[in-house]
Amino acid sequence: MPELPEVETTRQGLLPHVVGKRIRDVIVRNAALRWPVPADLSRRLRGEQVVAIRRRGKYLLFDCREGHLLVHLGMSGRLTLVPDNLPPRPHDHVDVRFEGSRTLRLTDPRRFGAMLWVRGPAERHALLKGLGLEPLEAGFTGAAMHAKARGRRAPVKHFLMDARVVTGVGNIYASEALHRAGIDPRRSAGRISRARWDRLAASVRSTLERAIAAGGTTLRDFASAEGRPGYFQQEASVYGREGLPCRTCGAAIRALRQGQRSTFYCPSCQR
DNA sequence: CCGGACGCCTGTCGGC
DNA sequence: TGCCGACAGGCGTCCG
Repeated sequence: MPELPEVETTRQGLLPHVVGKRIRDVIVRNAALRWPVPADLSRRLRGEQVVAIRRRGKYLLFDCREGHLLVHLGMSGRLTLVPDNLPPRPHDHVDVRFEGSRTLRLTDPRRFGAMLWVRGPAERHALLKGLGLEPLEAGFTGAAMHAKARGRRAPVKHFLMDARVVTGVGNIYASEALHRAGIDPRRSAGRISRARWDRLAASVRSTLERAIAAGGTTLRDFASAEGRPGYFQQEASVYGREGLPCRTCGAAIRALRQGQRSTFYCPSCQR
């Protein structure tokens, strides 16, 4: 589920309530996530103060004095702030209890998410080391993408979703950005001109920014830290709109499968 | 190195 | 009504 805009929405919702706060306790109800939640997580976190919350791609980093709490939301993960006394429901796997009466609760039905403790520089952690460009930072340009795509025969949609190239773009926003840029998702990444990469990089950026402004996309279970859904799905141009008219040209939106994932596009606007 | 498929896990939905 | 397969926002790993 959560792509960059949902993770960023979560981060922004947590900032005012978590930064500067001290952790009282951690309760792990189910450690069986994508990787096991470390058995000593509670011991590591107790008494730590969260000094900042950063995002790298779809990862969240809670910076503490002695290390970093690394969180990934997988397909169905959610981080919400709840009152201390709210009873856990099924799939509520971890509670991080802060001073005061707030608890940060990780909910994740499919358990593809992760919660890990990182010592030392977070960017050297195995999961973060190989990540590519941050699409909302200055280095993400058409020129950079054009250079990375040289010689690559993979479909551009797949290329956009490759975290080693650019991080944070998932299945929804790849389809949306390609529609905005007027590019066929099946086209080989290496056969896209520099001018079109300029357009596509700008589209990726503006699509993600608009989604963040809308509070992300809620298809089924995403909610912000405060428990509010996102509204970007109402603005979607192609995702989930098979058979409906393209908002630009009126042609029927089509769906296809690319490597086990569904892709939506307009056969008339996207070439 | 590259590209594609698989598997992890649970819930939901559509068709028969 | 019940069962079964397909599919869902991700991504590390394996294979050719």
